[in-house]
Amino acid sequence: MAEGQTPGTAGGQALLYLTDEQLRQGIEAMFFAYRGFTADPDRILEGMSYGRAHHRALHFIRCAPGTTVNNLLAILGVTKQSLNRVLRTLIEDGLVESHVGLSDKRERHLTLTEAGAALERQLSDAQRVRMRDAYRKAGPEAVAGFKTVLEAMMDDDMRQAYLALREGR
Amino acid sequence: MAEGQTPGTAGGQALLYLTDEQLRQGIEAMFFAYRGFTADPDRILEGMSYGRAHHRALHFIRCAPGTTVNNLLAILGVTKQSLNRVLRTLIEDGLVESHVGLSDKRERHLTLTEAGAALERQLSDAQRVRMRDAYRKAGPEAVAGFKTVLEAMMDDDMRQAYLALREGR
DNA sequence: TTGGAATGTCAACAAGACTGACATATTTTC
DNA sequence: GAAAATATGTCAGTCTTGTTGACATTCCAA
Repeated sequence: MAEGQTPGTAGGQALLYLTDEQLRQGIEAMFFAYRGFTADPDRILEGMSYGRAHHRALHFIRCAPGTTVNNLLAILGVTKQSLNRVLRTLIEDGLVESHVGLSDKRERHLTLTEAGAALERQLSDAQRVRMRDAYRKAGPEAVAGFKTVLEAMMDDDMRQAYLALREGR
Repeated sequence: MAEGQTPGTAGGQALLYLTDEQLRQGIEAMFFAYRGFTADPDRILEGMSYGRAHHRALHFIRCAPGTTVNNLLAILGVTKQSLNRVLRTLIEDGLVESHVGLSDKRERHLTLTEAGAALERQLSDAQRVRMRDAYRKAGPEAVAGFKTVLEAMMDDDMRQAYLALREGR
């Protein structure tokens, strides 16, 4: 993995997109784009006593209503202590409801209340506006490529979680 | 911005990629992919007394050797106090050098030392391995689309910073 | 010479992640 | 039925990385 390497020149051409400089560009694009990606919901949340972690919890509870704490833990990739702090405030504030499981009473099933769904909608609307504008500017073929690369960039277990969510719709 | 809306049906078809569900999928893809994106350098850094903030500083100093603190501040989008803490440890540990400016002696120009360049290389190699694999799996057209969408997703000032970096190569 | 810009530093604080230890209820397994 | 494993919650402490506010220093420029 030497600096300035030009991989794949054996094929002749068309692998220019794999040069170190091109890859660096992609790395920087991810960095700057992720900032934009989170900026709008962050702006809404500042001033409320919530942060990005609350947004994520709301998002995935909305996606999979009735999901268990353990499942959410796996999707978010944080510790239960960390998630618990977030969930506790959301439940106290009446944005999320926690119900004891029917078949397995150890489990808690999480759902959004009206108020929780309203906040989630506000946040995801803001985020979608930016995504929609970006998608519209870029066009459908670029969007397809965008998703292909992102999916290839995920860890295996995260890709499984991602694909599982898609199936659930 | 109602839930379940199907935008752009006026055109007839081909705007399916702009539905709320498609946009949600993109949002989740960004979330999961960013985790993968940062996972490898994070693994290297844990155990050292450094974190993601140090990685970012090293990355952009390598990109633009001799850059000033203020310039770095603008690129990273943090406060000078936050950056200063990171830079101080990097300078103390001999990974970064800070030189008083020649024309303007208020400015500090930042460069990597040998050791700093070595760590930067180690981190960016790890990150590039994942990017390269993803790019290779996805193919050149997908990569082009990927970059187009990411660029469209940035805030205006971040896009300018991103494009300025590209020109500098 | 004075005002403003660039930088650095101190102190305090908050979000959000972590670990480790422990409690409780419930289910599963032997 | 007892023991082990599972799901969850909680307490306490730590770390990284961000924030604000205040203040000092150095230097350029009007």
